[in-house]
Amino acid sequence: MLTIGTLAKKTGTKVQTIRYYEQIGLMPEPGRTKGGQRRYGDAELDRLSFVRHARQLGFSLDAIRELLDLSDHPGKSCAEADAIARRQLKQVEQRLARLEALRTELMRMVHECSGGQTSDCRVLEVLRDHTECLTNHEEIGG
Amino acid sequence: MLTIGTLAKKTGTKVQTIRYYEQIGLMPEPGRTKGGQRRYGDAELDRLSFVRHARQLGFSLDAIRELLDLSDHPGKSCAEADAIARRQLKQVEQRLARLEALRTELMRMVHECSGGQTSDCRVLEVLRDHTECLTNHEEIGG
DNA sequence: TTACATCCTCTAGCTACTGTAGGTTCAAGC
DNA sequence: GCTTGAACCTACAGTAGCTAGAGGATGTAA
Repeated sequence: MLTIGTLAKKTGTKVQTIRYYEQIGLMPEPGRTKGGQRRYGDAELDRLSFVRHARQLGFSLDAIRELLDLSDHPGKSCAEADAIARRQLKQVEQRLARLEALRTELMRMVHECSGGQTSDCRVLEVLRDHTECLTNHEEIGG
Repeated sequence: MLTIGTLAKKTGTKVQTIRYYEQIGLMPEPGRTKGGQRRYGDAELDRLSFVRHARQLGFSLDAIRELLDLSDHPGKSCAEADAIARRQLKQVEQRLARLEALRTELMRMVHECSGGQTSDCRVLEVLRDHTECLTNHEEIGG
């Protein structure tokens, strides 16, 4: 039986995060000691490892909820899990494309900066005038 | 003189976002009609365009605050603006590297999925066992 | 004057946590 | 058995950067 602190260490999670996962129903309510402290077994360790790994791969908590559900039903078709992963891959690829465009623009800004006064600063100038941009970067975030 | 709605349209911003920017001090408090409605001029239009463009390039609101301050003082050295842009470029490059690693892993997951039952699903299997991963993806987010 | 689109403030919600306050429990050592 | 101190508990607030809604006021055109 593991305390919440030990489980946290084993999975590279903060204690508060584990409690948060329990609160939103991603982790089950574990057993408790007489004094009310949580105690975890191997099933919970596996489940939390799964969650953290999926988070590292950028899956949202909602997507992870679906994946956990699929994982809990070994007879179900694999197609859904595959679809979720493909969706995630697509998102990653879109973000990659956007970030690459941003990198291009930022490099251009930085390389054109001559180091004088802000009145001649290319960085500020480019920010002031979107029409100077070579790439489209309409959506915010990335 | 522009209403907040017109300003929003011209800059591709939501009305609420403009009010939010005012609230956090990124946009100045504009003049008002007798009835209390906000009215904007060209200076505000320029400023908001600057902000939105910088946001599109991924700058944080704090970074934008600094850039606006530099922009307001044309005599200052350009070095600071340059440093902010370089910092942003570095962040973008780090995120690119992370996303590329994620893409590799996700592609592997997806390509190995044979489409059977979840009990044999490679997607779920990889998520269950981090040691199968070819890349390190320790930090969460990206 | 009447519609009605747009504006106002205020508050709450989103994701995915993280931090803090103030108090309790556990386990080890004596 | 007692003490100590780390780890635990709940509850709430805060983070970034918005976004949405309620409930009411204003502006403008017909």
